Amino acid sequence: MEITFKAINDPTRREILVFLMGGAQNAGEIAKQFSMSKPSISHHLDLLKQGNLILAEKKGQFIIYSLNRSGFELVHGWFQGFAHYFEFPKPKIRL
Amino acid sequence: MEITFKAINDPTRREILVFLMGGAQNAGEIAKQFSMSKPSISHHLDLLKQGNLILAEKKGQFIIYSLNRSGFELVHGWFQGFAHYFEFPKPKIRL
DNA sequence: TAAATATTTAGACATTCGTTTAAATATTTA
DNA sequence: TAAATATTTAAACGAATGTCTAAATATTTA
Repeated sequence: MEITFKAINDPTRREILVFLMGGAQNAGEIAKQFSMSKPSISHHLDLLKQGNLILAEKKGQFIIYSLNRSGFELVHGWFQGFAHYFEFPKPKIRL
Repeated sequence: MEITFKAINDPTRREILVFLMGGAQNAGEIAKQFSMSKPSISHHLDLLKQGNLILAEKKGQFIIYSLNRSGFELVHGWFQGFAHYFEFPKPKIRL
């Protein structure tokens, strides 16, 4: 819980998550998106992984990162209480 | 955006938000819930206010804090993209 | 096997964060 | 008006965070 919220707290890490919505990518491709050193991005990826927000799969010399449902479910669950409190609009039909 | 996520990042501040789901409370009552000095809680309340997650209304010598829809809507909006990506379950009927 | 490529780990450093105590401000009550 | 109550502001300080460069590890290619 704590580590997941911490992972989401940083703007660079949130951008990485949004970027990964476009599909899984290796660390190098992710790093290219940012004007920041590769070790820094590597560190951010590590924190996102710790927060169960991404998955890492080694493919040869590359490491492919993808979004991990489990971390998002955790945050979603915490948030649901407030969504209900405020009665956020819900779709009329199940999609 | 940034300040709102930062506000949610701290565990004490998240507890304050959950506590306020039970209804608006003054600073003293909120502080009683925690084994922490009043100035610390005051600081946390300030950050939550900055993140538009709570509202402060002065009533005599008290200050009444309550949840603020706007900050939650912001986070909800950011989160929606991922909820859709993962197709989180939705209610079958509009409540 | 040696060189090149992909990524992480380690160490250092400045900045930000959460906490505390002490003092300040505002309001109510005696 | 003086004292009591509610809350914040200020200053200080250790701990955590994000970034960098340099070095290490793992894999592929020549």
